[in-house]
Amino acid sequence: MKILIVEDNRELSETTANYLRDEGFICERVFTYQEASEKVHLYAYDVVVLDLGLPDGNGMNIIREMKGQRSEAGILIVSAKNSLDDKLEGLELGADDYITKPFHLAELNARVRSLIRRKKFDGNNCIQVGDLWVDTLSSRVMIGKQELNLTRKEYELLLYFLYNRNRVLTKENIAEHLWEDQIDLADNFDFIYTHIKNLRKKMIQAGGEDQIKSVYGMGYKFVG
Amino acid sequence: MKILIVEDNRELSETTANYLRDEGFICERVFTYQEASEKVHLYAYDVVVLDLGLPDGNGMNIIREMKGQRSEAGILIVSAKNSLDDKLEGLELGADDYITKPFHLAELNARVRSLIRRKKFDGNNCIQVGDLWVDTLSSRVMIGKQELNLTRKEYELLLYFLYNRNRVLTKENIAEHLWEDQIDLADNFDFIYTHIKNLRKKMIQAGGEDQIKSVYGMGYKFVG
DNA sequence: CTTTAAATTTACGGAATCTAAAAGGAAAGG
DNA sequence: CCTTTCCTTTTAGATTCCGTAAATTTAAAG
Repeated sequence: MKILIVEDNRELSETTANYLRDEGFICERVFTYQEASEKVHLYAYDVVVLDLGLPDGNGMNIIREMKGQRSEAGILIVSAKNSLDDKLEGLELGADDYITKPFHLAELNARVRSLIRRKKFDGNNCIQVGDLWVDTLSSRVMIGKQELNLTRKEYELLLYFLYNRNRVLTKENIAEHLWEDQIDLADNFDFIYTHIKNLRKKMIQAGGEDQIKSVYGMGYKFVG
Repeated sequence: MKILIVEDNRELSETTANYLRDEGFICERVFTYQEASEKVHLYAYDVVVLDLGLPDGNGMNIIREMKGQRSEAGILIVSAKNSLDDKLEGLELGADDYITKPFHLAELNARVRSLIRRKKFDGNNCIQVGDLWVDTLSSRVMIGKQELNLTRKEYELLLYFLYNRNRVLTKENIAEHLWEDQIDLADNFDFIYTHIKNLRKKMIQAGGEDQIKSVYGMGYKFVG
């Protein structure tokens, strides 16, 4: 589960990130409205922990931008105790929950988890990117009306791509993720070529265009 | 991964460097405050292993200088067992970890590695200079709303410039950094011209102005 | 000592060449 | 049937090469 922490106080941000990491989340941090805006446009997160009091722009705009692009991420607002109005406005704009500063890390954690739980029950074990549709419960993959028959490795590969879309994944990244520790990092990763190839073939056959972009010398990137 | 070892005890310094080299790091050594100061100003390191007890100046100043120039390097303090205060002051100034003398090389290695790991995921992985934006986690470069498609070398070159912005980098610096040890320093570095050229072209094409200034007879400087 | 001209060094741009990464096909292993 | 290995071919990128332009130094002349 991936969390974006938007908080200009670096120390607080780091403490929070470390805590949540210990809890098993993958955290990324940004400190400004600019950066946050870039990140939420480019990548997919499960939860965005958003401090409304950013120095270089109104955090509210982040919420607007996320809703504008139909982001699936849950939004947890962090606000100072006195700024009730902001909090309400945020919730109206579509944030999912709020917490006031100062807060206990345990409480933040609890809220993040409850937010994720709620999202899940809301029916979303599905990942949708364009006309690609994956139901992680039944492990079914659709492109438009076409069902894709993927092998286990292909499926895991696709999922890894979807979860990290628009990011360059090196062959090492992929190997580590799909083969965990049973892999010798000194190996050549030729077999990855084959899996990529087969996944591409199946997706194109089912009518999609090739969303797996090769980045020469670096790896692969799923665009969408 | 490049490490600078700041340690006045030559024997210890050499032992340390050799050990870390065996572990796959590229190590440089300096023995005085003066030298260390120059090195950290001129080059980008991933980690600086810093002995606080230098003869010709307080190692603390190195930390200040590094922070002053927004160095991205991780700082690992080495201190004598009794000098608790120094250690604390160092951490306050922004060092990332410490180890007390005498230490086992294996432990130093472990700490260096954990430091690198932390830096990688922890921090914010964005570098923003003007309307140029780089996300090092996904290897993505944007100029305004335009994405830049850089090759591996171009990307590394840009990153090196960004970490050392407003500083003149010689072709030797660049060669050392981008090609590490696999380069013959007696070579001509003509190919660097080409990479600079291509990077410039792509950045200008994407709407930026040329931020890479040539400094005749010296090298290049990224201004911004 | 200053100005000007030639020589030298350094940098730039385009294009050819070389090399290593990636794709494609096929088949062995499990 | 799925995964991995092993080929060959293709291609993107890295490097080299060459002609030219700009900056700097040296040399010569006023």
